[in-house]
Amino acid sequence: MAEDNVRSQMRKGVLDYCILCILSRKEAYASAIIDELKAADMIVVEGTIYPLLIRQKNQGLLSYRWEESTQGPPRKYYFITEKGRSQLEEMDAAWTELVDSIGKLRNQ
Amino acid sequence: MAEDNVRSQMRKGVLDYCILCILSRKEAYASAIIDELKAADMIVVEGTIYPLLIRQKNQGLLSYRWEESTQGPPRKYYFITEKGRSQLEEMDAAWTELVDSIGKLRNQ
DNA sequence: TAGAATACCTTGCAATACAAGATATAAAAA
DNA sequence: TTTTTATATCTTGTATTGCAAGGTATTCTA
Repeated sequence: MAEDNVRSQMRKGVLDYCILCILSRKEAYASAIIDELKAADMIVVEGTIYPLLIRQKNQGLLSYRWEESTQGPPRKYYFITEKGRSQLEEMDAAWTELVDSIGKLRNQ
Repeated sequence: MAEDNVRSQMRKGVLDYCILCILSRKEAYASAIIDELKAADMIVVEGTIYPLLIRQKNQGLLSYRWEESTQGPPRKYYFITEKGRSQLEEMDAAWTELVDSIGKLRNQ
């Protein structure tokens, strides 16, 4: 297993959380979200992001609006809903607990 | 998505790490590993653990020995290999980086 | 002798992330 | 004008993972 796979395996399961974190501050379109994730050293590709955003939208966590762009095709700006904010709070708690669990396991 | 699913989704990807953490301290058989995970609030079931241990053994990260038990059937004690310890170091680094990335995303 | 407790393992399913490729718009270059 | 480049969106197929459910085997106890 290459080092890359180690990191990519660990990313599984927290991407939903990451998306909600980003959109909790301001609306964004997919490519911009990918750029933000990269800036935080979370490498994610398009084939991962698009289905994920659609899933979260279908769950009512996100909504979106189209906006024209002078740089190319129109952009789909996603923004978080009230339900999404509740979910984010739950995820904050879950993340804290996970970090705590790993801490217990790692340091005896 | 129920609160349980939020936590279970986040657990994905760190179970390999958890197993190596536990076995880095002392050898153990599957049921004992599950008990340790439960003690750290990481709920995992047999159907998850057995295939996972077999995978890690096939990757050369673990090895095992049989030991008779007076309480029932013989136990398969797994222990970490040198390769497993290297892997654990990589996972420590990956975990630290992941926590760091989430921190960046969450706190602006 | 039957049941309970302990331990191992497998099968089939659903969900996730990724690689690869398809489609569409607008600007720039030929 | 036509082609290329850049920017966007999205889909399809695949591998992996974790889980629910069920199956097998050993030892002790009632």
